[in-house]
Amino acid sequence: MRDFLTVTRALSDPNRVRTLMFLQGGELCLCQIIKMLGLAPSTVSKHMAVLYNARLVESRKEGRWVFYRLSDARNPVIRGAIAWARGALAKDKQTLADARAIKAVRKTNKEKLCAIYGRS
Amino acid sequence: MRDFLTVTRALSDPNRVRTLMFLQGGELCLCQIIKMLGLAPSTVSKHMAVLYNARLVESRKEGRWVFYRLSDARNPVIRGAIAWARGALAKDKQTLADARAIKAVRKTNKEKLCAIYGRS
DNA sequence: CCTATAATTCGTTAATTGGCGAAGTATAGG
DNA sequence: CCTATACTTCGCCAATTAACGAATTATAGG
Repeated sequence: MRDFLTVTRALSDPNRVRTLMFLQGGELCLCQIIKMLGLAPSTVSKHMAVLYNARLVESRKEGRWVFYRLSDARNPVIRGAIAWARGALAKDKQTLADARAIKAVRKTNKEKLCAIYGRS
Repeated sequence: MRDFLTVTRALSDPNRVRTLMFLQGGELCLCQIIKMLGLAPSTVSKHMAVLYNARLVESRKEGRWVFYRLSDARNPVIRGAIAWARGALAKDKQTLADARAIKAVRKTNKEKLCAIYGRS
């Protein structure tokens, strides 16, 4: 029950759900997620900690960057949650818009994107 | 996204999740749910309104009683949510304990159970 | 060692939420 | 109509949470 609620609560915020959805395209470093959500770095960092704690995402550190990716845990609760969310939001307007926007973010040189938490 | 979040938020409270689980055994009137959860009637009523609003449960009125049952909506988002929760909590301790307790509640005469929101 | 950059942690604030009891609504049965 | 019962709505309070900026940690590169 505890673990289940940790997951449902993690899925109860639009910014976290958006992030899960656009992470389907592959891993992203925090500053790219910051760019996508348009929130303060500290806020996004906390959101990612919530998703990480629920085991919905995994992370790896590379130099100064921390990359987040969708969890590939074998745990069926987690897999089920991601599959359910994915199905429920496949045609969601925000999800589709983010899927478009993420392409530009991925193309942008990370140094330029991230410098001073680069806002365009 | 809005509908999705309404569902995840409904699933973010242990008492609501417990209720969804023991409603798998069939419909219950509010006073039976009150008995199971051990909360104030007004609190339980509000919880049921949240589940209803998320379309996770449906209700029917019969005389003074309101019966709630799991939604059988064709909506795949709702069906998916219930199926996922069910799978995730099939072996949950609380869920199993409730499955046992609900039998006694179902057997008890409703008039006696509900009178003055009967606490045993 | 020093600076710049990426991310996290901490402290504060405003908004939301779960809980309760009191009051209100609806229905069954004198 | 009047009372009792089942449920809902309302107003309040305590706890949680999302947001921010400031301060801190960690790493890359002079």
